[in-house]
Amino acid sequence: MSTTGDDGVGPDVTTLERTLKLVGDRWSILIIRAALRGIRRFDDFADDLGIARPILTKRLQRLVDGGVMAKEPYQQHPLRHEYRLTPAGVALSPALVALIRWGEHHLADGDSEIVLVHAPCGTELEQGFWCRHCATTFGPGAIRARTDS
Amino acid sequence: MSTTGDDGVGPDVTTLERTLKLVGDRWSILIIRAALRGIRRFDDFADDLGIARPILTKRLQRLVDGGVMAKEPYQQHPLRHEYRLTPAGVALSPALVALIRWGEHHLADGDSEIVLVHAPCGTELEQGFWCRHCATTFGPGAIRARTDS
DNA sequence: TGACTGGGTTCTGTTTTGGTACTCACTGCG
DNA sequence: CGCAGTGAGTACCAAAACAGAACCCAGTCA
Repeated sequence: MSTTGDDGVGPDVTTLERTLKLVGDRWSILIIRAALRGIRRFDDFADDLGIARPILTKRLQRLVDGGVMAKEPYQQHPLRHEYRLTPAGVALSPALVALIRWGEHHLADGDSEIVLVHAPCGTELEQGFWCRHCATTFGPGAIRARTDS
Repeated sequence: MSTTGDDGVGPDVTTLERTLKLVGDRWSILIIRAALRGIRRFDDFADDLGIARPILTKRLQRLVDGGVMAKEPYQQHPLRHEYRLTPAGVALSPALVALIRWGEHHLADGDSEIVLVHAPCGTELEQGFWCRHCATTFGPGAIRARTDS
């Protein structure tokens, strides 16, 4: 058996595992959610999330390295940076939304259930999978994986 | 406490945080994916994932406590259990699929890109959010959160 | 000049991981 | 009957990740 302990070019490490390595922890996803809400600055993240600074530093670096966020200067004189989501980062929102929705449906404390709705009409959104060709939504049972080598 | 083994330490932890506490780690999601592929038995999980037994034990227990999986005996004489996803566990698949898709699109190593398709027609699936009322898909920008207290 | 602010880094514990090795209950075999 | 084999864990231990307090540094403002 492989006993792979390496984190580099994993031989049979799945992409999913790399994805989880990048965003599969408590803070990263919270950071991404905060970023989707418009938060950009280091201290604002720290303040909003209640995360310890050193961990925030590491998480932001990991996300920058992973291409999820970008660090850009927003002023020169006292050089200051801001962190914003890249398009790849924004593309994580379906996963984020799916997790939020799942939690609200299955882990709700009954206290304050949050429902995500389509802003223009206020209807609760659905997230079944969509096939453009068949113009239909479908469940996980109708998914197949195709490998494009 | 007969219900979920929550450790009651959360001051006002968001539901998302609880969700991440439950499934937001490398192994839990891999276990759920394996379960979606039909794996049921302790040793099959261990073998399929290459996870150490004690960790598998802990993860499975956490998932059982969280209502994602259920542990049921499948034979009595040498008492043996199997772990299977509850409906709540199956409901995690959109999140799982979103993560897999994101990874394949943005973290692909070019080596073997996996594309998830609609089984009946083979078209790559989409996962934008769907509004039944407006009969349209839309992006994260059109999502609003409504609090039902 | 000295205080202040944004954006970190260093240096400590503590918690969580992951692993090896062991146990326990049961079965089938000779 | 005793013994190897299997499924499902525990006990314990090292290593990594996490969390926090304190500190640093560059630049600006008064």
